[in-house]
Amino acid sequence: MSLEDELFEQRLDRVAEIEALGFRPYGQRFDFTHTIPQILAEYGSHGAEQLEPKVQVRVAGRIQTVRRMGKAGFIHLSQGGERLQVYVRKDAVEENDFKLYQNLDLGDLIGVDGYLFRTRTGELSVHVEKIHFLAKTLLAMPEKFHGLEDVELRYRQRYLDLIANPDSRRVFVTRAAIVNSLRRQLEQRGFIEVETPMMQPLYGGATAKPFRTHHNTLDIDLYLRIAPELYLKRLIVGGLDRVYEINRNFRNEGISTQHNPEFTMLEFYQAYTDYRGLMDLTVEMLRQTALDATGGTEVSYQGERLDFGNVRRFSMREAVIEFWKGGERPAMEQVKDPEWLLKHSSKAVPGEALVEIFENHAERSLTQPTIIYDYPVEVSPLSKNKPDEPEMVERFEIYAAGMEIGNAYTELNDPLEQLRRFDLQLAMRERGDEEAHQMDEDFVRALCYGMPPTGGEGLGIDRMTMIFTDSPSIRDVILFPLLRPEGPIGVADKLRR
RNA sequence: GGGCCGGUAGCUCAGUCGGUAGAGCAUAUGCCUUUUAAGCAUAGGGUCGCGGGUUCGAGUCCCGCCCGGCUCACCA
Repeated sequence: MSLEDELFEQRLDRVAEIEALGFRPYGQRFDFTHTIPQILAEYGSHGAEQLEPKVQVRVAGRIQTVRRMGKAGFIHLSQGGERLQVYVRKDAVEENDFKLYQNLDLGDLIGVDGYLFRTRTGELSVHVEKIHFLAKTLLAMPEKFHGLEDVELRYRQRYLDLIANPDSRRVFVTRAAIVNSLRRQLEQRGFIEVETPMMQPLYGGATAKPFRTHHNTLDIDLYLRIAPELYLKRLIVGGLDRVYEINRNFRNEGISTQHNPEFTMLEFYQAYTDYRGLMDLTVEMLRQTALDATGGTEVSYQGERLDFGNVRRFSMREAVIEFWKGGERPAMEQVKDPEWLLKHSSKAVPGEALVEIFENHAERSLTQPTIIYDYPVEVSPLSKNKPDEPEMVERFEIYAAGMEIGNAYTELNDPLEQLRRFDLQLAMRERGDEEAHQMDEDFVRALCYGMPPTGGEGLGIDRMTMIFTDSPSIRDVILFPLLRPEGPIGVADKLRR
């Protein structure tokens, strides 16, 4: 018999023993007096004399380590990412409780009643008077010292990762703090949270390949949304002047350390402002989110210090000049000159050429949080033109750690111009560009009812979380990143035996 | 999709030139009433990712495939 089978059998036998002792192996409600983090916060600095008179506690946790010494032993219970030692001795508990203690395995969930004390080495511990059994583990826990290191196992069995690696838990707690911070900041400014379709008959709001699905009763093909944008702007038309949505987008494209097929975006739209207004808002929101997530505005990411208290701003053309790599730095007249742009790029259109040159020269240099503004119209089908320079649009992106973490613009609200942009996209589609926008006539109809001047923005929650948790891969900040299916697992057969 | 790296006990990892598959943790048994990566003794535990090939002999060399990581391309 393999070790794993042997262990499984042993533990199934132990379930029976636990029952024979009068305990339920998959127990009942447990009304604790404290969580482990609460005990550590409240009594962590109390000396032995301060624990008199006795402080009675009732706590639950998962068994992380056991050190048995004959008629006594120490157990570390873990809960909420922290651990508390409990001390069981034969003469302090009932006979059945001691027998139960002797049958405990690493990973079992138990509760204890007892009083707090300091051990000889000074560790705050619970002197156990009663043990409660809450749930049995049948499988072996990861190694106590190294934790679970195999990244594939960490992603596939995130529950084990969370049990074994406190740092992993911390990442997802911080992620929740980030989302919470953004929600609070938006709510304080009068935004309301909405939910728009994730299954859409037409996809739009971004340039990306979609996932397809099918509804049987209606017998229609649908797309998983690549962005909520066009629905959120319909709501602006409808007079919901400040809306936001935090949820998943789906893009049927590559997977990398910065891309997961489903990812979380915050999109928000504010009527009567423009991209300049959004820049100021964004700078403040990033500062506050950094503060809420990490406790400071300076964030350490992969050895670099990123200062979210000081977000730089460059126009795209300025950035090309500022971060020019190799050779002589160009002048502003050159960066504005269509012929110069085409000469320095593989693209056939000046606007696309500018973007390519920007990406080649500047993008990777944008380690510090930076706003890049004023984009060419060709790459921005939904943004409003600059009044004095119609080939450019009022748009900016936010970069940090060399990644794009946000995208914002003054929304195009002229239905005639929007129709023209859709027609341009259709022409690109006919030339074979799968990612070009589809025509969304209902959206154009909505604009025909009048949409107020509006600023809209999207922030990538996963990438922000990477930065604020110092995580090198997007998979480290997504609880269950997409992986290929793993094949036979074998637990069902073992349980049936 | 291309390139590079990896997959050996439940976990963390060694494995030399191709010659009987190892350690620590974990598990089992015994001893141990303030230990803390507890300790001591004994024992069990392997589809070396999968399938071919070369060879007297393959964890090791060759080919194909699967899974994962990094990276380039694409993308946010």
